[in-house]
Formats: sequence, C-alpha cells, structure tokens
Amino acid sequence: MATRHQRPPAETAALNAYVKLMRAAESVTTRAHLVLPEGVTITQFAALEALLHRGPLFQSELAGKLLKSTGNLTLVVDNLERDGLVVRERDETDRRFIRVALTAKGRKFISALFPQVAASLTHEFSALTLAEQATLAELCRKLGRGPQPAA
Amino acid sequence: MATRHQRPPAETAALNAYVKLMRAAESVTTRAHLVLPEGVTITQFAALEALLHRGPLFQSELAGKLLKSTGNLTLVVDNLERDGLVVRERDETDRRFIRVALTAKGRKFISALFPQVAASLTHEFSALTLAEQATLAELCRKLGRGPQPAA
DNA sequence: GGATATTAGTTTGACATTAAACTATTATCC
DNA sequence: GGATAATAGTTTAATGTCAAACTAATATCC
Repeated sequence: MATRHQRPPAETAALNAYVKLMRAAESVTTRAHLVLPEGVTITQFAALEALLHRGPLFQSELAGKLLKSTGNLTLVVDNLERDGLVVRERDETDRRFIRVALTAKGRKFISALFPQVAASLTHEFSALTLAEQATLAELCRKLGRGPQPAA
Repeated sequence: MATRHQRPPAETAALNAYVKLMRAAESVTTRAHLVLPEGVTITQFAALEALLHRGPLFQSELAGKLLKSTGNLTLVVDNLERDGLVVRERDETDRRFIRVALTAKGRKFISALFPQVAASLTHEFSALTLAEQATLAELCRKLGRGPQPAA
C-alpha cells in the first residue's frame, strides 16, 4: 500500500531537488569513470589525482581532500602501495605523520589516466551550457556550505 | 611536486562543477542523515522509504529505485529482514520474483522516521531559495540524463 | 515438447566506508 | 619533568558496493 501525504511546498521542493542531485551525482560519476581501466577504483583514482595535482600529502590531508575517514585512507593507501603506485614516508620531524607520495610508476599512470577521465567528465557536462555549469557549481557551493545563520 | 596544466575552458568548467556537485551531494547526505538512529544506515532508510511510499516492490524494482545492484539488494534486504522490518514473499505466478513488503514494525518505524529526515533535508536546502532549488533540480535532471544527441 | 535463451535472485571475492577502540607520538600543564 | 591531553594513524566489526559466476524459474523457438 503506497502512502501519499500533503507536504509543505518547502519540503516538496527540497525532497525533489535532493533526489535529482543524488541521481545526477551517481549517474555522472558512474558514466565518467567507465574509462578507468580494470582494477582501478574511483577512490584510488581520486587519491592519485590529488597527489598528482597537489604533490605529496599526509594521510590525514588526503582524507580531508577526499572527504573520507582516516581509517578508510589506511586501506586505500595500503592497496595503492601494494600496487607500487605510491610510497609512505614517515615524517622525521613529527613521527606521527605519514607522507604519501607518487612513485615514478604512479605518476606515469595517473598522468596518462587523468586526461581521459577529464575528457569523459567534460563530455558528461556538455549536457549543460557553460553558463548552466557555472550556475550549478554556485548552487552546489552554497548548498554544500549549509544554511548560514542570518548575517 | 604539484602539477598544473593549461586546460580548455570547457574542461575547467566541467571539473569545477563536478567537484562542487559531489561535495554538495556528500555534505547534504551526511548532515541530513545525522537524525537517523544508531544502527540504521542511509541505504536501509532509502529502501524502507521506497517501500513506504510505493508499496511492496520486487527486489529488482527496489534495486532500480535505489540505483544499486541486485547483489547489493540481497544483502540490504537480508539485514532488514533480520531486524524484522520487512518480509520477503515469493511471487506465486512467477516464482523467480520476490516481493519485499514492510512489516507492521517496519511501517511504524519508517513512518515515524521519514518526517524527521524530510525536515532535516528541508533545513539543508534552506541554504537555497525555492527558485534556486527548482533551478538546481532542473540542471541535475538534464545532467543525469546525459548528453542528448542533437535532435 | 525439448533445447536454448532469458530473467530474478544469490553467492563470492575484492574494495569502500564508518565508528569506535586502540597504539604511538607529541604537546600541555602543574 | 612527569602526568595528562591531544593528534596521526591502525585495527576491528559491521555494512555497503560491484562484477562475475552461479542457481532456479520462465520464456522462446525450432
């Protein structure tokens, strides 16, 4: 038995926008990453991309960039290290920190892969005009920051 | 060593919009679901919500609504069934199909929970005006459908 | 009507993900 | 300077997630 309710307009608008937001995020991510070779996950790609464009990072910094927990990063970096794409280096000044850096193999790998994913994402976003993409980005930025207390 | 590139404007716009889209989706989802009680995951909530508002569904239909694989749904429904929130019923006309339905306990549970999550989402989206929410929904809809071949 | 193909769901193996408990290291504070 | 806090990372247990191989049931086709 399906259940239907009268909802306040604000709630209807929010639920509708939320569903569409989530579906767009999932659809685009899935389609754009079809170019990833067998055995490379989206998270691994994201970690390698961050290291390529920002240089070596502490694991906690990497977790911050990817919006993931540090426990998660332990596993992701484990797997990347196992595959010879990154190395861990203990920071000698403060031995609690571990710096993650691309190996030569890892740099070569992500340097070749990134342009393909970028092209794929660009193709996906060609569903929108550049102006629409800018609008979308701005609305998402405001939404991501959350409701701001009145100034 | 960070790497910077000259990019075509279309690529810059797409990458920027993509990052903001993903961050917004993750941030809003995380914050809005903080109201979920201990032990209920976002996926379980989504499955129960679909059953509440659409009535009993086949597992494959549920997978379609949630954009998840059927293998995934097997586990999700397993856990919901274990907790007494849903039941599986073999379809007698075509015994390949399994219908998933809320139990009385499950209906009571999700009926009480949904309004809280809806209110939480509505609060998150109050970062945007209703017009902005409508714009966001429309842009996401176009993006989710993907680039359409020229008519 | 029996071989073949298709479809719904399950299983398996690998990775992702979190919260919470834990270890090791550094900072703080009396 | 020694007890206490705080911080970075790891581990553990539970769930999510997929692709691919599989089972069971139904449909198709000669």
